[in-house]
Amino acid sequence: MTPSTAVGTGNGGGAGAEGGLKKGPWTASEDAILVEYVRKNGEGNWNAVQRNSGLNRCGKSCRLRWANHLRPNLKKGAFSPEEERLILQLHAKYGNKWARMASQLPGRTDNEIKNYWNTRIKRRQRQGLPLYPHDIKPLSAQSQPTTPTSPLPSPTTSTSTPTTPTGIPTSMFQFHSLSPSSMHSLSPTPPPHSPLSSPHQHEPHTFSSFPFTAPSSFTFHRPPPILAAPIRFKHFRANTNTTPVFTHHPSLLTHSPTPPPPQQLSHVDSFQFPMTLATNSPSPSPTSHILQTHSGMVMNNCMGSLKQDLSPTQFHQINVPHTGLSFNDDKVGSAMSFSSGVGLLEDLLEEAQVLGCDVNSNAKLSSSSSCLVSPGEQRLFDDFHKLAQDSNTCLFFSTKAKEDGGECGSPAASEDWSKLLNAAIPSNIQLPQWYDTNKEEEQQISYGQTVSSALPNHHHHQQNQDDNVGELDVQQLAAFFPVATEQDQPPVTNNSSCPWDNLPGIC
DNA sequence: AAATATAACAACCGCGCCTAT
DNA sequence: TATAGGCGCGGTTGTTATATT
Repeated sequence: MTPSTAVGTGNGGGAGAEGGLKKGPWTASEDAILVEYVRKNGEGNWNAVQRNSGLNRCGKSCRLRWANHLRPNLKKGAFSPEEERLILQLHAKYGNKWARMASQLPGRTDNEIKNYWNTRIKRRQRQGLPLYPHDIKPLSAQSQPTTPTSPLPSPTTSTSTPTTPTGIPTSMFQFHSLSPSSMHSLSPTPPPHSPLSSPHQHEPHTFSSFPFTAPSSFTFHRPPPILAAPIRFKHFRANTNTTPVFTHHPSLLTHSPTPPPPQQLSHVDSFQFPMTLATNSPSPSPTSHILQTHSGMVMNNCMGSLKQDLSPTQFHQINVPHTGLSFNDDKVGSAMSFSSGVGLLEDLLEEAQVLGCDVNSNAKLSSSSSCLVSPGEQRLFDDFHKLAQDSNTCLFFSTKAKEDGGECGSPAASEDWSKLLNAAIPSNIQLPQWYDTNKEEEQQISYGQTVSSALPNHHHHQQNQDDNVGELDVQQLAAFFPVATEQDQPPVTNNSSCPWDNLPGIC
């Protein structure tokens, strides 16, 4: 439902006065109030919104409304091919860490990505297709799943190989036959620190194309991350016991006692797409398979997460005995037995490493906790406010979304997005992307200045808890996707954070 | 062409966890 | 240590678009 539709519904269904707090669809006036409040007071302290703004909404509701609908520069509309692919890559990397994924998809919210993904899951499951195209491999360390632990290193990888704190051991994605148009922004033109030069390269794997069929191909090695991983693993949960850390590391997957059918996962690293599901196992419940396979393990507790978090592909990869794929039970077992305690310890250790090896990053991180309001932002808010006063708040955003990001589906938009990636993702996030889409001067600021230098007005930023994460993630992504050349990007002179970084799905 | 079924999308809520105080 | 605030994610529901009959 779009804000505009919500407007029409007024209180709307589900709007209950539970505890006096309104629920359900937001009205335009409520939106305006909230926007105005944020404009004046900044984000955070959402519960105060109710007290101070007169909004009869709980803080959480306000936060969600802001983050998912009112926040400037939100993209609306369909995901562009680049975004879709990035989602695949990120999901392969992080699992169901929607917020993390959103942090690397400018203008997209975690909820949006989650919805997209769930839709995709349903569709592909119906079609009997693997979730991941064959050229995107959920790598091991991608301890996937979902896990509540995604940011954590899998025990397997974190302890035995140089890994990123995200548990991705010098992992890489390899893309083949990606059309320039679709991948140019992500093109691994190997920079000096390119992943291609990673000392920890795995043997290249080949994949056939998806969804593009351009003849060109390349092998994309994920580089050792610049900053390793987010320093804070805020959402590591102690109950990760419920989520086995399945790794899809080739080493775990390639020792198959029963070679898989050529057509399916003939090589774990390069399965065909569309991958035909095991003909002998008509889409059986992966869960049941796993239970059959590893009944002695913690599967019971795992399944809940697994069924949601592991893609069918992943399931197939795990589901060795039936698909012909196999993995080392010991490794898997150890991985699965990986418990929160161990994870935390390793987490800390890795964090310590990160801290120890990247002082600059820390400095940057420390500097990222300030909220900045630029003149441009102020003006943007003012503009919004004017519109809001006309009760067209929602329309405004809808329209604006189209103006800003709605064209993302077009080639031009793709290019813009690519530029955005190139310009913004690299080691320095300077401004929230929405700045550069609104006003030329913001754009100038975005690309040519750092926030701190351009926007000295630090205030109102109370929730920066995840700044680090977002920023580091972006940097990881930067390492992931070789970035723009100098001519494309004004030299960055400072490390500053974007005030909106901490919002889910902003940067 | 209309009615119905299905899929896709959008939005919201509840729960649990983490962090700061 | 207890508590409140904030956040992330899973799940659900409602709406819209598309396909089928």
